[in-house]
Amino acid sequence: MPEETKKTNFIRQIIEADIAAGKNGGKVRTRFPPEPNGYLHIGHAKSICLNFGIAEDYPGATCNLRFDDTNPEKEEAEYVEAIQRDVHWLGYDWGDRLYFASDYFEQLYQFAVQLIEMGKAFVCDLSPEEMRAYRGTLTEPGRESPYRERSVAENLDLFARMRAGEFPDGSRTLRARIDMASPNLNLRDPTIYRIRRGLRHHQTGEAWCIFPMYDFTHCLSDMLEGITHSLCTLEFEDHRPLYDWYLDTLKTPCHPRQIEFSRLNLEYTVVSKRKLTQLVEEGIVDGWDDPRMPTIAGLRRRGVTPAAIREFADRIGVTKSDNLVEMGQLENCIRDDLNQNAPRAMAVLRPLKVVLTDYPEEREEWLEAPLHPQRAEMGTRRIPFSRELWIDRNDFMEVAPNKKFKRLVAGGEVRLRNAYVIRCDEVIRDDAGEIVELRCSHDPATLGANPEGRKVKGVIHWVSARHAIRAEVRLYDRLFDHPTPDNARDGSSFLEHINPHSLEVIEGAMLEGGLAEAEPGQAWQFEREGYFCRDDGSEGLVFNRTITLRDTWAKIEKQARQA
RNA sequence: UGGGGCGUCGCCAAGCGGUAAGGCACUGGGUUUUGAUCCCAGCAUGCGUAGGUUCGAAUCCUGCCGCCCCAGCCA
Repeated sequence: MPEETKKTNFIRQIIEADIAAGKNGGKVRTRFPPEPNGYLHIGHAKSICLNFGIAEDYPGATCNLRFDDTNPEKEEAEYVEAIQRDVHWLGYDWGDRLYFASDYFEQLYQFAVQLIEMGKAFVCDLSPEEMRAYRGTLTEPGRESPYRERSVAENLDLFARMRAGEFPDGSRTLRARIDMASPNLNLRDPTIYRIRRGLRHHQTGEAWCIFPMYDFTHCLSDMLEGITHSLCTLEFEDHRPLYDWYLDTLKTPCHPRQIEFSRLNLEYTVVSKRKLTQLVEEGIVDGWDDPRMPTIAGLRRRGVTPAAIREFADRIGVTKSDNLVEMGQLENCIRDDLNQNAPRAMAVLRPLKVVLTDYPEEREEWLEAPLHPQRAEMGTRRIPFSRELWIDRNDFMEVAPNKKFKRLVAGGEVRLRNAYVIRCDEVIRDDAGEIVELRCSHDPATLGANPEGRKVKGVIHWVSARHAIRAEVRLYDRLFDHPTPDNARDGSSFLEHINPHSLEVIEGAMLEGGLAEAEPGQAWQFEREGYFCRDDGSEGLVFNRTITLRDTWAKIEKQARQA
């Protein structure tokens, strides 16, 4: 990475200061700790790039992948698989450091026993409702549980019997004995273990019927893995005193530092797991990998590249401020990457026939065109030219709407990209008055040369009708029509802000022949249209539009309409 | 009204007491067989606000205002 573009943020500064001070023996160890209860999304990508990015950039630093799987009610093995696939796809590798919090269940149990022995934890028989009542409120202190003074021996016995499955769900918990009057609610004797019997955990099966809570599990898992910097989002700031309390009380050999940063908010999207699940379950989208989803799997299927996502993460930075990032920011990263790397091809989305009356019926020419206008090393492709062609309906208007219009008009000339200049001599209509064909003539002197004595401003794309291949093309737009669908000022539900035009399917697009062999996931630029990639998983030839090209003309038109 | 955070250009974000980086967006201009790309130029006398400290403040101090998070046996 060139020095002038070196990533920096307040977390990296802390890490650099720690390295300079010789803390943690100079080691840097981070972790990415998803709960396997859904698919990873763009917000996770920010955290992945932060944690794994740090591991990449500091000598000897590592980043673990750890599944925070302490709640079997919500978790599934399917998600464990998907998450690993997505992190790998983003280009990161955890080597042999794949962990599960559930790997530590026995050790965590022993830590809990230790807490009991120290008089720092007790078995509580309060029901969930009672516990809530005892907790107090934001402004009033809580009351101590009547079970708080149980003897160590009784607590030990009861806790062992909780583990043995003697008590029903919800009947008892193990709680830390801290301070019911703390202004920080997290310290009002928080729950350490709850009972959940008869569940099958995706990793531990039926070995356990008590499960440790996040706060207890996370700090100790970090400690056991020798994590130095435990990065999480802002809502856990209030949990840090508890994170520290467990480690301090248990006098652990090391004490990771928790640092919080703000989560990503992206315009025109939702990222909460509950809402994404709802979109999938209610059939509003096709699945977790629907190209309109903000999931990693959706972005991948859409044709977004790992490089674009990583660049996006770099550009948005890492801070503690609440933020709402414009969609344009992501889109720009996608365009930048694809513009540089996607080979070009021509594809006509809304075909209109052009017949070159002065071009012999049987003749065909194979023209050479660069695969990339700025990168000659990518080579060239050969494209057939013949009497009958397809052009896009949007590239023809019988009469120019204004002086800026530079596409084809009746009686006018236009350049066919990579080929000749043609003139429209006649417009053919069907009985309904619909334009069905253009009769044109071509100027043979304009292949690879400018026309003599006149300027032809417009360039349009085309394909040879005889050689074209037919494909389905799916045009995607944002899923929501409101910048903050989950938080609209009028109290409406995010479901009321679904964009009804988020998907347009074009059945009969006409493509350059070479696209028949397109590999799923390989990005192409369809010149003057946008970036596309073949859909993974569809029968036949189906292309997804990743993103349009920047469209200055559309902007001019819009401004003209508003004026 | 308790506790924890955050407020620098439309959006993101540098800045860490020496006189407001950068990206995106936007506006003008140039190149171009993609209205793409690329190139050039412009875009915060101002850092939520009011005071204070200082030769000097976005940076330090105090008050005020605004926004976010917390009362799961979720993470």
